Amino acid sequence: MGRSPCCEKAHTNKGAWTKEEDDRLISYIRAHGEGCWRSLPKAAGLLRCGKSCRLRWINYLRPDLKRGNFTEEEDELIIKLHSLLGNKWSLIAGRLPGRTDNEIKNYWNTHIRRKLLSRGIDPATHRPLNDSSASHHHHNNQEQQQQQQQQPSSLVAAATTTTISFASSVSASASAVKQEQDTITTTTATTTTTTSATCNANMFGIMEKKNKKDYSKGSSMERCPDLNLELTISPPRHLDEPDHQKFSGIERALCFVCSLGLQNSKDCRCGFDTNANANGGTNSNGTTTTTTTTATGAGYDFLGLKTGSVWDYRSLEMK
DNA sequence: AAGCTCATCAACCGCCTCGAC
DNA sequence: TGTCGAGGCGGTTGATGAGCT
Repeated sequence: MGRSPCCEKAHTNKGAWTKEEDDRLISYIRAHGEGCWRSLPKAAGLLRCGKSCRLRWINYLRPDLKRGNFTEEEDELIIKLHSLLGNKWSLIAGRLPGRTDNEIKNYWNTHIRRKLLSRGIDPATHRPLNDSSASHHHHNNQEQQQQQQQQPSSLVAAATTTTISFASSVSASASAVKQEQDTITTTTATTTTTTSATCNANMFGIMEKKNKKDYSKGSSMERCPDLNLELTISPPRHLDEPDHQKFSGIERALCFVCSLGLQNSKDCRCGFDTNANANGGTNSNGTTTTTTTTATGAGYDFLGLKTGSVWDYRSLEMK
């Protein structure tokens, strides 16, 4: 019992799209919008499979696509996102405005893989190629997590913490912030060479439901074994951890609106005060901390990338 | 100039998930 | 609760062009 074909294959064109087909598809979508891909070909007078139309539109014809070479910043962002998400190309694409999953996937396979290899980094694990521990890292995962948890609180206190909050799914056209807001909390230990990221349940705000399932299976654990992706539900850290009270005002989670740099918006849910939260501060140890918000101005995003501008909210839109 | 190899990327295929019924 | 259809995703393929011999 095979699956019924998605379209009538006998009367559909395959292969490269012609200019005329492109024009037909563009004009149809301009007139009627996206949606119902199965019936679109017939309605648009195209001898194509609905999936093919969708792919052509998403990967090539969409007006908001950014054409041209990837920038160095995009490269680094892709690498970081890949280390976090693995081959979740659509999720990675969701963080890169104007780029498609297919484009990023191709770019990864043709450029970035080689780039990482030339740096001596395994593109699959993001670990040094000669890192013998990488192969059995998976087995030592629990042990490592325990070690991380046993870190002295002084080390934790010296860590630079980034807390960013954003909606899991935001319509590019909608100005209203969704009820559901998710929080990503990444903690980068500044006193060690390793980076540990503590991601609470809201980590999955950048993932769709099905990917939560994938990650619960541990696929990401194998790729990024130093990431603790276990699901936990807890109050905001600055509320229940003494160490973090020292950073109150710096570490507080930003609502999605504030993360876009719109602190004074009526949609703000966190009451972020720009004046009280300058970009950075000094903790009790005298260590300078950097507030890695996405407010306007230079800063660092939750991936540790330098940002000079407001997040493009389109990048947060899930496809 | 011809032939070959390699890189690139658009497009396809099959599977999965989700919502409707 | 199970089935079905549609949309979406990731892996793979194949056409094309560039570079080299």
